[in-house]
Amino acid sequence: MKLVSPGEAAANTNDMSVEAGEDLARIGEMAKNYGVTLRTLRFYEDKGLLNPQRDGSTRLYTRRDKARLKLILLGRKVGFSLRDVKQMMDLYDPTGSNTKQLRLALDKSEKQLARLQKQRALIEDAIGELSNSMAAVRQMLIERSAPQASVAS
Amino acid sequence: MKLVSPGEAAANTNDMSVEAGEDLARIGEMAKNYGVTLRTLRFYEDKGLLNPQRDGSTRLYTRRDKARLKLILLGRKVGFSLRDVKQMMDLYDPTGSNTKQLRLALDKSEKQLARLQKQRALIEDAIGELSNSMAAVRQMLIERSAPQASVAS
DNA sequence: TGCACCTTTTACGTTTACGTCAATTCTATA
DNA sequence: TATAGAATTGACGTAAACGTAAAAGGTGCA
Repeated sequence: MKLVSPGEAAANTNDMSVEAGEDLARIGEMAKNYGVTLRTLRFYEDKGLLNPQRDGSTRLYTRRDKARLKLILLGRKVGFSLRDVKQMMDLYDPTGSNTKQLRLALDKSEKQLARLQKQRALIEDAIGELSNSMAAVRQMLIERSAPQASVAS
Repeated sequence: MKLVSPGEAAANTNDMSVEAGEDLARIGEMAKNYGVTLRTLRFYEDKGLLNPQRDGSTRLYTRRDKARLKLILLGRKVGFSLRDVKQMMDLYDPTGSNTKQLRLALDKSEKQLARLQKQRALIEDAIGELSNSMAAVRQMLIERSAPQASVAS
C-alpha cells in the first residue's frame, strides 16, 4: 500500500490495484493541474460528478475522472449549472451510441446559448446606460468645477 | 386620517400632514408603477434605501421616494449592488454642490463599466465555446443517425 | 524522532436580493 | 355586517458554488 511520493507520480511501479498503465493522481495534484481547489474537487464528488477510487481514505483520480473534470470545467465555463452537467454526464453509456445524451446536451446547449445571448444584450444595454450616466455626471462635475467661466469674461 | 381610496389618488383633498400638493402613494401603487413587488419595497426600506412616511403603520411614498426608487432601479440595471447604490445616495446633500457624491459615482461607474466589459468578453467567449461544442455534438449525431450512408452505395 | 506537509471528514458560514408563508389588522364596499 | 382586498411585521427559505475552520490521521525527510 505504498503511495507515490508527490512529484514523481509518473515514474513508479505501484501495486496496480486497478489497471495497468493508469497514472493516478491525488487530490493535490488534480487541484494544481486543473486550477481548482481541493474543496471544489470534494464538492464535485459530493454532488456525484466525480467518483475517484480510494486507497484507504485517499482519493485517487483516474484518467476517467480527469476527462469528467474537463467536461465539468467546460460546462461551467459556458454557464451550465453543475446540476445540468451532472444530468448530461449521467446519461453517458460507454456501450451505446449515446444518442439520448447528445440530444439532451444539444437541447440544453440551445437554451443556454439563448440565455447567453440575452445576457449579452442586457450587458450591452447596461453598458449603454452606464455610459450615458457617466457622461451626465461628468458634465455636472464640469459645471461645478468651473462656474466662473460663465462669469469671467 | 382618511386615506385615498385606491385608484383616485390624484383627485382628493386629504389632510396634508406634510406638504401641499404631495401625491402620496401606498405600497401597492408603488409596486405597480415601478414593476417591483411589495417585498422588494420593504426590503429596500429595510436596507435604508427608502424612507417612506407613515400614516399609522401604512407606508406613504413621496415624490422623493419615487426619485430614489428610480435611481435604485437604474443602479440595479447597470449592475450596481444595493450597497453601492446606498453609498452613493447617502452622499446626497440638497444644500451642497454634491461634488463628492458625483466623484464617487463616477469612480464606481468606471469600475462597474470595466466589470461589465469583462463580463461581456467572458460571455462572448462562452458563446464561442458553446457554439463549437454544439457543432461537434451535431456532427456526432449525424454520424450516429446515418451510418448506412457510408455503407450503402 | 520530530516536524512539515498532505489528506481526511464534518459541518457551519458566505453572498445577494429577494420569495414565501403566517398571523394579524385595516379598510372599503356591497 | 360580511367579505374581499390591502397592508403590516416577523421570520425562515432559496439559489450556487464553494470557503473556512476544526480535529485528526498518514508520511516522507532530516
